[in-house]
Amino acid sequence: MSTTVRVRFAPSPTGFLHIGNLRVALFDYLTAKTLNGKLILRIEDTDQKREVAGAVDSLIDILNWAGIKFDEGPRQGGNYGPYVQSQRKQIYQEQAAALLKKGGAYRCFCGEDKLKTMREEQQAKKLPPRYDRTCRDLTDKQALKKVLAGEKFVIRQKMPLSGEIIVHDELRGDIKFQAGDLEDHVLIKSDGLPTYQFANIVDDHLMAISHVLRGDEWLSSFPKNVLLYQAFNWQPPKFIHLPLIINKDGGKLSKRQGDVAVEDFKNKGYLSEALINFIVLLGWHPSASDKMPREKTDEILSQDEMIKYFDYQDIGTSPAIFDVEKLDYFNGYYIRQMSLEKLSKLCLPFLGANLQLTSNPKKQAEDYIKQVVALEQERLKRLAEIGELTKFMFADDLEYGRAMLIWKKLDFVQVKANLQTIFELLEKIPQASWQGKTLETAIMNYLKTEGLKTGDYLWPMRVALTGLKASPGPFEVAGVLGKEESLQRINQAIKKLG
RNA sequence: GGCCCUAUCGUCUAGUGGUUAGGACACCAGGUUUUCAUCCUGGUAACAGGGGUCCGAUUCCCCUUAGGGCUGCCA
Repeated sequence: MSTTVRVRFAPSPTGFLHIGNLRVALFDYLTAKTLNGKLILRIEDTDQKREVAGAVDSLIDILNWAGIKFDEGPRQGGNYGPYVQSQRKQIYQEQAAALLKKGGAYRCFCGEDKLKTMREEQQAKKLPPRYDRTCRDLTDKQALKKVLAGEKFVIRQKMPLSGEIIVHDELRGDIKFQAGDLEDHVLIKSDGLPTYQFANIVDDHLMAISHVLRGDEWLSSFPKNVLLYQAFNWQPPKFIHLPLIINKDGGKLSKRQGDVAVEDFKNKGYLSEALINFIVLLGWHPSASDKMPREKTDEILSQDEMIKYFDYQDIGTSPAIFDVEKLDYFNGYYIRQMSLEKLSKLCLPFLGANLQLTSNPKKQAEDYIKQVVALEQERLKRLAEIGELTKFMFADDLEYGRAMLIWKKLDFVQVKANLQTIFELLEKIPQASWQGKTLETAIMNYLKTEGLKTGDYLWPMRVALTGLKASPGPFEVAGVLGKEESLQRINQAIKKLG
């Protein structure tokens, strides 16, 4: 009997989607896709203190942006709902009661203050900080009496006191733990809500999840999780613990060390294709698949290719450092591949300030913007750079020092003469055929027949048109700028030279 | 401190009991070129250390070292 593959992504709505979580979601998605399974979104919002308003919506939106679509979840529903844990309180209560009855858990009346001092004392004595199991041996009668008296309590999982627990991770194989090292951790908090450890396992079972992918920070609670499945007499899913993504210094990728929120990457102008392509390579590589053609040496992967080559068993186990330079490469690549239509639209939000630079309506028109974006397409690494890169195409006056106009060993007089030549050549070109290519042919032909050096003329021309040391070529720029403005800019440069 | 995980170029990684240890990013050099970018060609660069096992270990085992995670009524 083959069981249906069901994979879930279960984030906490604590404000933003962490880049590491995006990778978990991606691997969830790929696992579901490659195994013909379903992808489920479940919101784990059992910690009310950390909850952030609107976080669920932004979470789903950004996941959509990244191209990860769910089969079941809070928005689309499904047969295993509700998909938000705060709406499942009843379920956890019932399951906890059942576990209590089975003897797999017990009520604990020790207050938080008591636990805190207990921990401090243990640490002072260099003992492992652990709950001392005071309430574990309370009889049902004693416990009930306290409940009736209105005492607050939590429900703790009853761990075996000794023995070996062997758990199986799909990537690492068997991992051994001593039961004696395990704590009777809290399943139900005194506010009646479950902890992650409880809700997560209950939901995975009730939602018939077959594969659990999660960060390997969960490895240490893995034996407790397995024990809980055993206590319920449930069949555990397959567990795949993903290695962490770390920063350049080898530490945890946290908010302080730059951007970890997927939103931030989006706002800086990273394309979802690039981000996904980069991130899928953190811990997995297509060359591990025998399905990948041998002649493929690059790492550019479409979503279809990822699905074709992906196998969760090929995921590595060592942590990966997040290297933004490689991300930038992918982003530049995908920007270059993109249609101008699409790119121009994506760039628009980053061009607002430039449009303020001019009062010329022609320069604010959609068509002009598109041509300007085309000028920089092969140079763009992040969409947000488009503003700085294209200022010169919007400004009515350029600011630059006249020394910049000088090419190599030429002097001011020569450069001025050369610019005048260029001016005269351009002046002759009719408005109607004013295009980058035409200009190029005209000027290059002239320089060639006269036996002149291109740099002597083209460098000053380009600087006159852009005011920049580095920019697109003079012909393309002039083509987009139009005859009138091009001539005006060259004239300005000539004046600068005295 | 205890428990657990991890270890191939700077980074992401492929790989095998016998390989010139492969690719990608970055870097360097050259070419194309008016600059920058793109593009093309080439190059530098790695099996953490020590013990085993074995005819032979980067690969298997152990130890050390280093890094990371957990050790919450957070997830």
